[in-house]
Amino acid sequence: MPTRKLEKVVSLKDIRVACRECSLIEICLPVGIGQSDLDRLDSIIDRKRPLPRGDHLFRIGDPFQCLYAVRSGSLKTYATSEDGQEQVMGFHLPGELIGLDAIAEGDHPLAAKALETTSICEIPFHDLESLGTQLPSLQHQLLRIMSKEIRDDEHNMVILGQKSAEERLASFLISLSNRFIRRGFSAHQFNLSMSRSDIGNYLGLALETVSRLFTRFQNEGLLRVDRKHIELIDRERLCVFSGARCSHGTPKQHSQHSQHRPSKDQ
Amino acid sequence: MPTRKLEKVVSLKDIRVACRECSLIEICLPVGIGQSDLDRLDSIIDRKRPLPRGDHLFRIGDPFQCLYAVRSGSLKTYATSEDGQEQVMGFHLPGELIGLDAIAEGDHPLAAKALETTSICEIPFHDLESLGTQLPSLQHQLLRIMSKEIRDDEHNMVILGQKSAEERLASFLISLSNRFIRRGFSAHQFNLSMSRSDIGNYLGLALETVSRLFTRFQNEGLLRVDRKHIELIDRERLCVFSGARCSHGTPKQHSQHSQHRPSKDQ
DNA sequence: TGACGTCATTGATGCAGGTCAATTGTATAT
DNA sequence: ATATACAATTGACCTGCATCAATGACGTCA
Repeated sequence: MPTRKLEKVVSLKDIRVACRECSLIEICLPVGIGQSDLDRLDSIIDRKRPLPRGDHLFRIGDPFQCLYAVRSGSLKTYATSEDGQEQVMGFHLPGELIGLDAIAEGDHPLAAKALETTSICEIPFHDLESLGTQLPSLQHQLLRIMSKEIRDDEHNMVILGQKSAEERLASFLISLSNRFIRRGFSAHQFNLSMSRSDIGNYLGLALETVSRLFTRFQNEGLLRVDRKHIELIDRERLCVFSGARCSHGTPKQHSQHSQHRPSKDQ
Repeated sequence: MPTRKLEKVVSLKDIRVACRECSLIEICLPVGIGQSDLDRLDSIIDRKRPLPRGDHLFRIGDPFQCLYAVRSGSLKTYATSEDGQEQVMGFHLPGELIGLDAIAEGDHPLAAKALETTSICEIPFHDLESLGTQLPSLQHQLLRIMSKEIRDDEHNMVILGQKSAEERLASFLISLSNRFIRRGFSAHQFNLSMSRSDIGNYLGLALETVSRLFTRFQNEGLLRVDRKHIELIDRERLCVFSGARCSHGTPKQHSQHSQHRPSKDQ
């Protein structure tokens, strides 16, 4: 639940919002779907009532029937190892598709749980697929989205594989910020809907480490933390801390390539 | 280059092997493609001459034109961070598809380099996609394969996120062994085509750690190592060490949960 | 308003595994 | 054979982060 830049009130009443009117359409299906086709897509989509915080959208091993698109709120997906402890695999914001990993085997390898009150579009996969055979551009979009997912997962592997705790948390915050931007929310202020423990788990860190880093970042003037609320004060420098080209994001394109050594410009 | 169980000689001469005659077809495209459709698929596939060890199939940023299927040999894919160091993202065996992460953005986010002499099927994506619009089962397969890739990446995140060095290497070996089994190779003996450094990088470990673990595993009678050659002596126990339900693979299901503390049984 | 549970913060301590370094083994070229 | 280059092993040391533990802050319910 980031702070809204524009007031886009989502009434809990009008569950029935057509895809063509949905403000998330360009995130959901970035390009290539015509208006008339959009109506056909809309016709197969089911919009359920909002999921309260803590409820599961699906659990591990549930049979795969539908893909889900987040309309508002947020969720986490997680696996559990045999000894019962969970591994958070991702956080999912409005406009994102969940369940792509279930297509292959016919059941969900992960569980999805609402981190706050969350509304969802339910997309029966069978219908989507047969609609896809009629609409090549939809089919193409689907492949693109899955490809993007793979790319994102690879990015996460880099973070888990070779970044320090500091770099991980910085990357995480920048990444969140970037995703909020795309959704029209503020890049510099947002609320974390997940706990420190979830963040730590997701980043492969202990929750204490996450907490310590937040205070460290705050002391260094990079951001301000108040409980769940985060304000990025020096996004620039946080990027440097994350040890990555923070490509997309705030419109600041001083063409500053050619200086890959961070060169402590702090 | 695992040791062959069945003698399936692949002559370097007959580059032209139809999909329908390819022994990898059930790995490449597990189910659902009819014989006649297979010929149509075959017609768009290009088979180049083998790639020598060390050569790149593609590099980071190369424009995306084709997917690639490994026919023989093996490759690694890797990213490089701004400071030039590489992160190995995966190792790719015969029957596996490479390049799925490039569909979304139109360029390859990773580089792919042959670990040994390797032959490849080149599949122009544009052709594949338009063939897909005519063959729903092909389309479906493509989605399944991508979904599987996502699931595998998630599995890797678990490994990098919360497993110990020992568990990581054990998981890696078991996973390799499982993949060899599917390809008709020996489950208990194989050659690693990648260096210790590649393995370490892939698993988020220092190469020294990998080396130490190999000797430790050997001392504990789990396996035998000779340079690149690995012989799994006690696959059973290696599974336990990996701390995971080693589902697919050799049939063994002692249900021994409830002892998550390693309890130094060494 | 107080009691309780959950989440977050902060401190103290220990260890797994990274880093540095030296040595050996293997492969290629000369 | 010898030289060169690189891959792998092994040892010694050190540090980043996990772990354990105590305390504080907040929300909820009676």
